Amino acid sequence: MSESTESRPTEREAYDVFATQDKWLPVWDELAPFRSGDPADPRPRKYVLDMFPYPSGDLHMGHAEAYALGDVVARYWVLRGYNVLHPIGWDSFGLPAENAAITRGVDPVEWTDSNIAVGTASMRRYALSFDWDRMLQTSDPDYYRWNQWLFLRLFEEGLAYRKPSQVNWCPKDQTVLANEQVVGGRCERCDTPVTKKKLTQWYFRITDYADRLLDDMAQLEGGWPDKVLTMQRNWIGRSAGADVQFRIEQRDEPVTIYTTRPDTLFGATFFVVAADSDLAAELAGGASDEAQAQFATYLEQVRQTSEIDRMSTERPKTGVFLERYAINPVNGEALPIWAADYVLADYGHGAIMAVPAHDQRDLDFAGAFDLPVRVVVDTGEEDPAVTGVATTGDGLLVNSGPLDGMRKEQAIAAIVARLEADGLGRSAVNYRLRDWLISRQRYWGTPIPVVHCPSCGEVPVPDDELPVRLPASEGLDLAPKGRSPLAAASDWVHVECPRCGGSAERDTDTMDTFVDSSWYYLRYLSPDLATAPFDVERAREWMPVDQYVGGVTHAILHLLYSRFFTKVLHDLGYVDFTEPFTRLLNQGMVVMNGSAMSKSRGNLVRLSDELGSHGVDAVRLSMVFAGPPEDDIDWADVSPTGSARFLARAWRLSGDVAAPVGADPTTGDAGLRRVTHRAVADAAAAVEDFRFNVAVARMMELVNATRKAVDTGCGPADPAVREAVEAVAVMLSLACPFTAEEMWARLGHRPTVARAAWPTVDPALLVEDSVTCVLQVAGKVRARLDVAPGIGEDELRELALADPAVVKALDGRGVRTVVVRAPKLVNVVPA
RNA sequence: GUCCGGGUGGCGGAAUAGGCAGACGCGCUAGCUUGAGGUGCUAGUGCCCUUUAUCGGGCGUGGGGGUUCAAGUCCCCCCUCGGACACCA
Repeated sequence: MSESTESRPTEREAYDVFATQDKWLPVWDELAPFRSGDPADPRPRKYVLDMFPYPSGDLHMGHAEAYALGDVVARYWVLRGYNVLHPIGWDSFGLPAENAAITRGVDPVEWTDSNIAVGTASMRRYALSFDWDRMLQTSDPDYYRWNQWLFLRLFEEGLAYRKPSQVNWCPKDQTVLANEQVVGGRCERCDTPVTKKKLTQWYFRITDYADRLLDDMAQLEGGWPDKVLTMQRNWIGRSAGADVQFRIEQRDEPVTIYTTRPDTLFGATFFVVAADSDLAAELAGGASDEAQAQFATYLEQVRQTSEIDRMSTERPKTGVFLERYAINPVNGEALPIWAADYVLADYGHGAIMAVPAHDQRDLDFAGAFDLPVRVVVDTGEEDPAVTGVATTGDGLLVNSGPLDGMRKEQAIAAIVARLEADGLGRSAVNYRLRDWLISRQRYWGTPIPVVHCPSCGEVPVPDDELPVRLPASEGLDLAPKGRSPLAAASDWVHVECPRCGGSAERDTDTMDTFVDSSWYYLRYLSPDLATAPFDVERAREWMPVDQYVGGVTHAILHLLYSRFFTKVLHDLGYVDFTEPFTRLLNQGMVVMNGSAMSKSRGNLVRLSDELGSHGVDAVRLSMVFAGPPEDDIDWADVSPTGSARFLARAWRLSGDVAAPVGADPTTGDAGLRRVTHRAVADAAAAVEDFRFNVAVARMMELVNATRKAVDTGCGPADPAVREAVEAVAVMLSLACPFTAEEMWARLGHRPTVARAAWPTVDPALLVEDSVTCVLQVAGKVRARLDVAPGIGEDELRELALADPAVVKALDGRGVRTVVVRAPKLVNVVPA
């Protein structure tokens, strides 16, 4: 092969991608251009954050995309003269390590550490601009001790508490799941249908922050994708309505219901309680034996129903009559009380008034059990009892006593005022958001720093005894069996009560790993600090994060929890801001032939293979150029060889430059200079707007124009060529650091291009010396004219009307109007 | 069902503020280079009609209507694809 190369002396110099990679990596290690720790650094600060990965071993295509995009942003701000903090770490607690331990008997610590070593090496090879000095991992006791410390602060504030409740249970993983981790009725992690189980668990009181989590989104408007804000809003699900008290026959205490439509109170024809609520059981207790038996059967049936079946839309309404009656407070009517599973025990008060005419679910239920339907809002639509479609719009109140003739909003205000005056109700707000369940019955997580003492109850572990370290996994059976494996480490479990000194037991649950990731961005600021989770002063300097980059998969969970933690820390006085992430970019996924890559589907593309055949820069460039960053990339549609071809073309230019270093560009070819400065300005605007693919297109245009200038224009010795190629090198360094560095060196500069300055744009060169003016007749382009950019309207009108093509298109017709938009366009409208 | 996004060549995608639709790239075609292949270089490439090329003309951003001198862009209706939520009273 080398023989044939020698036999062809005309062969152009070949760009050796892999030699270039080997050449520059050690140089960068030496220079550490992205170290950001110097407090005396006078540059303005920017915090660019990539979501940290789970250490699953080698990086995959998804990582390659996400980190390539984040790197463009981070490197761009460095070139713009900012002191950029761009850290990375490892979200290293979680199930895969534990599963590896169970199936292969390896120590989770060793498994995790070796994966981190592989992953870190892989990131370095991928030339990411991280500040390696700040790397952290959440499974490190020096990290998780601060999870425990933060837990204790929440505990002190009453924001961490334990309660028994029906929880989501994954029968396969044998652990509880937060609501957020149940996706379509299945375990987010293993896809097993989720069941319910009654357990006493730790919660964080995130519902206390529901309003602020909602209202503070105003700060994020414009900085976060609307889609994510909408998803968070829906998740929190604030609804405004009223609580209304109903007296129950043969019961002393009234029952409160929640409704968003108190205006329809006169339309209530029955009453429903959640079948699995305590209230249902109690009410059933007062019914006949037959009804009690029916209720018991029904309740059993409801408990058997899986989450997935529950969620099926087409499911017919079911329920049983409890032979009891609730009294409508506004008209004294006795409403039959039913138990049904379409009413949820843990939303509102677990009981509702049913207004079938104006609520579809109530109407469906009424239809199934032949219950009456009474219209109380005349919307002009057909009778719901006939159509089977509930009317929910605005209209005039009827059959509603004092409310008759009012419109919806007016009626709501009137009835709420009246209920309040009578002490029977008040306006109320409800949320879909539930408290955050953080207990997990697993080994590989942060131990909850609480001791259970028979005489003192829940006793927090004192701060100076942190961290509560995980016991060694050796000798423990980690296989899931419904309670934490930690419970089997009896030496570890049995401790003295920190308060009374009596014998007590540690809490054996570990924390949800989302706790770890809710504040890691703060730990990066002072990763080695031994006295606090983070340095308050550093946080004042660097936070909030200017740019967060990560997958939309975390649109709800991680971002909501991080926002919650930030607000708690704010209230405790540790930070002076209320939102952690100012701007958010959600990149899409990398798929193959239209579907997510997976081994079983057989469409897995290995990153290491792609890097091996095309080189790091070509893969990174392909990721950045493929399309808008938030869209999915189908790897089948991208051409890494095309990227490699472009890089070789750019690289070749750096060998053609004949003007010396420092040659005065202002003496160079004005045409090429205009192209250069236009490209630099456009690329900058595109990067700042996340239109990275467009920025790359501008770089390609500049390369093409420079090639042309060298070959058939001003020639290689023109200083404008040097200016252009230097601009290419600097801009290219955002996505293709190896090629850019090599070009920079061939241009006669010292490393590293990563710390060069983004080229300064001369505004004078952004003004074209002539503009193509489009001449239209009746809106159709008939001619083009080169005109001076400053041409006057009148002059341009004259020119246009005199143009032969315009005259021809007018075809003798007169002119009605002429629209002149100098210097770009003239539209002649014929009579 | 509800709420969000989308629909532009063979493909990925461009298109400040309503002003040349299809930048840039992939692919493809032809030519040069090559022993051959790839690479590289040059030219072409929305569709249709017309013409020996030329010159020219028409149509075109999911469909239909509207506003405007001018619409991918604004308004109304419809179709369609994707995502999120999914009995939250």
